[in-house]
This record gives sequence, C-alpha cells and structure tokens, in this order.
Amino acid sequence: MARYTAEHKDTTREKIVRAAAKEFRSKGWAGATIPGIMETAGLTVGGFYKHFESKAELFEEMFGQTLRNSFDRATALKEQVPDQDWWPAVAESYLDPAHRDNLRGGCVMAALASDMPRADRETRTVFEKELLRYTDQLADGTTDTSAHSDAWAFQAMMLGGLIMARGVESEQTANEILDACRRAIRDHFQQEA
Amino acid sequence: MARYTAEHKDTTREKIVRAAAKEFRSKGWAGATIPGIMETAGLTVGGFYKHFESKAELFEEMFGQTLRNSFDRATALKEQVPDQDWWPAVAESYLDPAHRDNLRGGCVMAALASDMPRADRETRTVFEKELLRYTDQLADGTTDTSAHSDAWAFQAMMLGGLIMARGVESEQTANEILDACRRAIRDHFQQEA
DNA sequence: TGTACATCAGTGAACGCGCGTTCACTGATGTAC
DNA sequence: TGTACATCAGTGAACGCGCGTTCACTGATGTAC
Repeated sequence: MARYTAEHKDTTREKIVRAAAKEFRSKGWAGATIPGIMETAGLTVGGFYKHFESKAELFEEMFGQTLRNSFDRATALKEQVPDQDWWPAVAESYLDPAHRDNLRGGCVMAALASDMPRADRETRTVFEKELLRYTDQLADGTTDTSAHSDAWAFQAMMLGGLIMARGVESEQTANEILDACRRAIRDHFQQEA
Repeated sequence: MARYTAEHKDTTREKIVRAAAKEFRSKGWAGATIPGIMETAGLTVGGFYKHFESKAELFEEMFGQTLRNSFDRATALKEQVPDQDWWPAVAESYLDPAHRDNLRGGCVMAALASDMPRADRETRTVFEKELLRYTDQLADGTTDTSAHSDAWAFQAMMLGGLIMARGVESEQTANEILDACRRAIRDHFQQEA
C-alpha cells in the first residue's frame, strides 16, 4: 500500500530523533530549529510533519529515548566492576573532561536540565519516569530508603558537577570541579551501593 | 546638561536589570524577550538601547549581579549559626520546597545553568569569577585544598538537587530529592566548614 | 528673576529576519488485474 | 509476466508571527544669559 515499508519510515524517524538529540543538546530547546534538525538528518524541512506533530513532540521523544540510553549505559557498567566500585566507576566516566567537552553527544539531562521546569507536562513526566527507574537501579532494586536517598544525592552531585564544569570559562577551574566531585563520591559513596 | 540626573538613569537601569532577572529566570534565555522585560520594568521597548547595547549585554549584567547577591546572602548566613552548621543551614534554605517553587525569584545559576555552555565568553567569565569567590568563602578563606574540594562538591550537590527537583513532574518525587540532598549534606559536610 | 534654548531618557511604529508550520507537488514503489 | 494505477515519504516554496533592533519624535528638565 505504501511507497516504502513501515520499516523504512521508522528508520527515517529514528534518524530525525538522533539528529534532534545532537541539535537540542548543543543548541538548547530554542536554539535548535526544525530546518537545522532536518538538515542534520539529511532531509528537508517539509517532511518533518509526516513524522511528528510538533517540535514539542519531537523533543519529548528525543529526551526520553536519549535519557534512557544514557542511564542504561551507566547501569551496564555494573557488570564490569566489583559492586562497591560501581558508583565511583559511573562517576569516573560521567565526570570526565571528555564528557564535559562533549555537549553535543553527552548526557541529555545535563545539557537541558534547567529547561525542564519550563517544559510541558508530558516531557516532565517522561523525565521523572526515567529518573525514578535509574534511581531504583542505582539503589540496586531494594526498597531500602537510605539507598534511594543516597542514589538521589549521588545523582545530584554528578549532575551539578558536570553542569558547573561546563559553565565556567577556564579549563583549570572546570577540572578542579570535576576532580572535587569524583573525590567526594569516592569518599562518601564507595561502600553504599 | 541632561534632562535627568545621572542617578535617575542608573535607577532606571537597575529597574531593567531586576525585571530581566525575573524574566530570564522564569522563561530562559530565549523565552525572555526585550519587549517583555521592558514591560515588566514598566517601560516601553524603544528605550532599551539607551541603557544596553544588546540582549546579551543585559544578560551578562543581570547574571553577574543576581549571582553575586545570592551568594552574598548565603555567606551572610554564616553569622547566624555555629560554624559547623553553616553549610547545612545554607542547604536547608537552598533545598527548600519554597525555593524550588520560586523559579522566577530564586537562584539564577539553577534557573539558567544548562545554558552557560552556550553563553558568550564574557558571561562565562563572570560566572566563573563569582563561583570562585563564593567557593573561597565556603572554604572560609583558607587555601586548604580539601576544603575547596569539599566546597565544590557541596555546591554541585545543591545545584544538581535543586535542578532535578524542579524538573520532575510530581511534588512527591521533588521532595524526595530535596530531602535526600539535605540529608547527604548533613551527613557528609557538617564538620567540614 | 524670567525666558529661550539644548539635552536626552523615554516613546511607539517600523524594519528585516528566521522561526514553526502548511501546502501543492513529485516520483519511486507496491498492488491489482 | 506486464502494465496502469494508487499510495505516501519526501520536497521546497510560502505563510504568519514575534523577535531583536532602529529611528524619528516628544517633552520635562537643566542651563545660559
């Protein structure tokens, strides 16, 4: 019935979402444009609305999908180190100068977090859902309240540290911030996971 | 020589900066507009360029000034509590639901942090300068490296905690995040200042 | 003191631009027969 | 198998809108004399 198979359309949709992830992270909600995203995806503007109803809908899908991928990658680290080193290992890679310098490809939460209070209900709900899921995993699936509490504090320090390091002008100060947060996580969260 | 005294012009300029602080924090860099800011200040668009060269210049001045005020208020708390309770006291007021709900009037860093990597060099330099000054004060003016390191980690947890709490949809999750960060600060940073 | 003039903070309409979105169209492919 | 037709993902020009910025103007005040 269709010119292309459903699979082809899904592939294009995914191409748009991946292009959007790059554009939104590097330029922000308002700085990223639909013409720009479509160009990055190797397409032209007009086709956009064959895939999404609006810029907001694309943002929501991009945000949820990219956030989930990034949390899943952190969770996967668990298999590669002794249990008590898991959180510090996550912090090592998250609070790394290479990640700091990779705004376009890095953590979508850090790139767009301060726009969340201004986002629509759907996007905020997706954000909360993914955060809760990741926090449960960090707390190792237990319902232990203090493990959950630690998991929140751990995430807060990682997020705040990366955002501050990305915001300051000098690389020296940025490194100082990353070092300080990695150290605090080693000191305070090593045995807790 | 002038129609009004220099003092009058300075007063108007300050009115614009204060209006800009509200508008930028609640709507973000792109969401806040010059017509909107001037209206909030009780003026009309056209006069804006008698005071600032561009939106970016206003942003820079607003950001530096508002950041400094907010850090100074945190520093002033030191006189009101025993030394070892200072950091937790700062955290109590920063990680408070009332502050979380006061985007328009609250911490300018939390409201705009993830736009910093995309800001111009001047703004990032101002951001760094104020952050360094505040960090020195948190570390109590010493050059003790570990006090500075703790001060960075402390700030990172506060910033990340507030931003996450503001981003999630449900108030319950938001409170959980704030509680967790306040608790972690009490547990890990109480004796260090 | 009184008056004519110069100043310039503030006004509000207008400008060009790029945005999100719409729309008439195209043309490669799947389907019907 | 071959062929005419229907489909619809993708194109690219166009739309209205609100933005940052400009500009000719106003009118209350300070200054000169």
